[in-house]
Amino acid sequence: MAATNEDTIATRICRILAERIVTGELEPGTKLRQDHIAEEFGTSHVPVREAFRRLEAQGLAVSEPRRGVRVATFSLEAVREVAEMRAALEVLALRHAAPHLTPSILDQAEEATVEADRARDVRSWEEANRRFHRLLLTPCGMPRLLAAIDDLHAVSARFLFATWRSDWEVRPDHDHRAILAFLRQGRTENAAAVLERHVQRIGQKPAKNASGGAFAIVG
Amino acid sequence: MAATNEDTIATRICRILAERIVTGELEPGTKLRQDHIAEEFGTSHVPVREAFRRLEAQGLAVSEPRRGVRVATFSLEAVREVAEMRAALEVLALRHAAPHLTPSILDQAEEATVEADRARDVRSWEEANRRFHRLLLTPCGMPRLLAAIDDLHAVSARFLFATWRSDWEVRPDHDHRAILAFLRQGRTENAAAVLERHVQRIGQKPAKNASGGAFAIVG
DNA sequence: TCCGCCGAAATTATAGATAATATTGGAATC
DNA sequence: GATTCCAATATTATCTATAATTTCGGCGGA
Repeated sequence: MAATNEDTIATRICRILAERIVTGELEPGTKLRQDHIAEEFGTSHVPVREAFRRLEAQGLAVSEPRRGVRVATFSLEAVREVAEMRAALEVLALRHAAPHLTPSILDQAEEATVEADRARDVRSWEEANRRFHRLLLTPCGMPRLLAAIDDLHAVSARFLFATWRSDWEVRPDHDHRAILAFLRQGRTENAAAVLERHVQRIGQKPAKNASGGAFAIVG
Repeated sequence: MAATNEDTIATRICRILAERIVTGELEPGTKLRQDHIAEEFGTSHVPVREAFRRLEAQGLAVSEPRRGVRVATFSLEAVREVAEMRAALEVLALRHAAPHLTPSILDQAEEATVEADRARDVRSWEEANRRFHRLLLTPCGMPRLLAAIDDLHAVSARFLFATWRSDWEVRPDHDHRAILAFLRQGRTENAAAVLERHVQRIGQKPAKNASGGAFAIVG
């Protein structure tokens, strides 16, 4: 059994809606109508409302009382804000995780990097990239910090998918490799510095891919 | 009319419960029973459940599916974690806010410091302290960052109230004054450095007040 | 005396129904 | 022809009721 037994209905609805918002299937500003969603999932609207509250907390939806819930919009400024928050928090997490990083973990992170470089589409690149970050940060043992970073990752991924809808080009990720190299040498501060720059690249204008007003998102 | 017209019932319940949890009126681990709370507020349990979801997101309550919601417990480790997150995020906010700080704002922050030094009880000290931080950080213009800091502040305040239940001694806050002095000179990085140390004092053992296993919380 | 089992009570989670509010379209007026 | 007002509609926020799950007490057996 894998898909059927999700803890609570609200949890499942929240997860699925979050995925739709992040991947761009639900566009910014779209109205989320509780009765329609309830009907789609074959439930009443009560769990739907609970799911809304969670999406709101994650910054994926905004709710105006008596006027409904909408998919959150995002500006270039919001992208930068999230990038800076991620940079600050991931550096903090890495500093605490570094002492607990084993060669095995670093090897797995390297595998994730290789997989990201081989990715043929945004979706699989994002998954590998996220795995890389998670592998390095989880050993910090700070659950609240990790949860906050996860939420920011979701928002970042949203920007990522919005920018690179279909055209995705493979680029080897030098930052990831540099971070791993420093960590293998025990040079945590150097690794943290690279990570900080790396994450802040989110929201920067692309170097060459200047078609339209699109902006590049990595990290 | 001030108290009657709160946007939505769920919002009001959430705010009041949050206050009770933060001040310690509701102790860690206490079961939050939706029907009882609904009865107290004269509503059904549906808005209560929505309030629970928000409290959960703020880290003030934890919910186990089908087993109810409890006031979140906190360990010394959790205190340190929140302190470090606050340090990282407040430094980030201060760096962005610094260019927009006016003499008027700095004067108001100084007033808040004076007021904190004069505070006769924890409650009013906390309020003045929070105002100090908010005044300096709000001009950064990063709403998501400020919201995250606010949530962390609430959790910090919880630890604060839990530690200093009744015995509160006045101590002039040198850190706040140093931060203001640096900001007046335009030395943002020095101010940020002091702020970082300052916030991280949360969760450190007290210097002299070593009665029982209590730990000091400031910030 | 201690352990496990069973049943009643309490509590959560969901469904269906109702009241209040916002939105939309059209008609009347300027 | 444009604008404002009003009624019909759609949607949200809430309440009441029902089903399912957990907890807690006592009871019997080892």
